Amino acid sequence: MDSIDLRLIDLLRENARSSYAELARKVGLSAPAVHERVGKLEAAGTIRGYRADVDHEALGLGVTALIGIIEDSGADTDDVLTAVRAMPEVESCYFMAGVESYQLTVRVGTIAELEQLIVRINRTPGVASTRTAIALSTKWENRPQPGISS
Amino acid sequence: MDSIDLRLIDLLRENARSSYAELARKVGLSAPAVHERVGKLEAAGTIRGYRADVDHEALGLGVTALIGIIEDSGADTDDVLTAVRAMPEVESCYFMAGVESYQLTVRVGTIAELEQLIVRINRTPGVASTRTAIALSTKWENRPQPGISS
DNA sequence: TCTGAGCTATGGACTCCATCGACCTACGGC
DNA sequence: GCCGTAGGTCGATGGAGTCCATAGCTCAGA
Repeated sequence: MDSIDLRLIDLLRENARSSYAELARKVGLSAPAVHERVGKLEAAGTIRGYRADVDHEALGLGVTALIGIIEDSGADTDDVLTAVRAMPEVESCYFMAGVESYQLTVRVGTIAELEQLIVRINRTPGVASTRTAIALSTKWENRPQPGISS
Repeated sequence: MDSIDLRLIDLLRENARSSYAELARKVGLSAPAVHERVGKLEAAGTIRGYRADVDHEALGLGVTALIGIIEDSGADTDDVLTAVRAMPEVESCYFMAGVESYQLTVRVGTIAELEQLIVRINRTPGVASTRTAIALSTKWENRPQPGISS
């Protein structure tokens, strides 16, 4: 993990479909060398995968909301997690410090669907209550933080 | 935007480095046809880009937190936004309904750095107060929600 | 019903890339 | 000093990306 690796990661976070040849030109190595480095980063789990970044509105998922979950005292936290995991609308899930055990990012098409989703989460065994905040607009998301690849 | 487009988007959300030839095999078209479809999706802004999904801990960014910002009454909301945008630690930024105008996802290396970041945000003109919640663990993030590409 | 326009797929051709193997160099341990 | 290893370059080749000409399909209008 040297500065060239960091630079490769930066470049792939910027455009994951860059060709190895292009990456090689930018970091000043040969294509096979870059190929091997990227392969090692993938094998080590430093690079977990490559995702297309889509316009959710264009796909009919224009409503984004953040939902905090407060669990029942004595609830089995794994049950809640399993139930939430089965809901495809839940894009991200963090286990939090504080009163709200989980913080979810959810993505749905309409406010009505959001309402149904909240009801479903509240009905889940182990969930005491939820707190929902709706995003009016997304200023930016998943902005890559550049590594210090001097 | 038909079911083949949706399927292409799903496949690229799963693995953005798939070759056109591979995508073509999976959707039952020729590679040039897929190439043109993906190009149109990019031009239309439906596909915004392709990002490597990295292990933040391996890059020394093991601390994730969610920060809500309450603005001063009468603050120029654009000033706050501009200041926050200039902070590379802020990975995502939503403009919210409710008391907290902005909700941020931030990524830093240590709790000490988080503290410094919170101080910096609180010092920003227009910011009345902040509320920070620390993620103890990330269950999942940016999970692609499959389109209904029957 | 026939016709022409426009869209989108296919197949071929050419260029460029991915990837493998062979070899070269720097470095650390014996 | 010698050898083993890690990590690089170079060259070759098979396959992919991409441009282009062409063929079907849909639909509007005579």
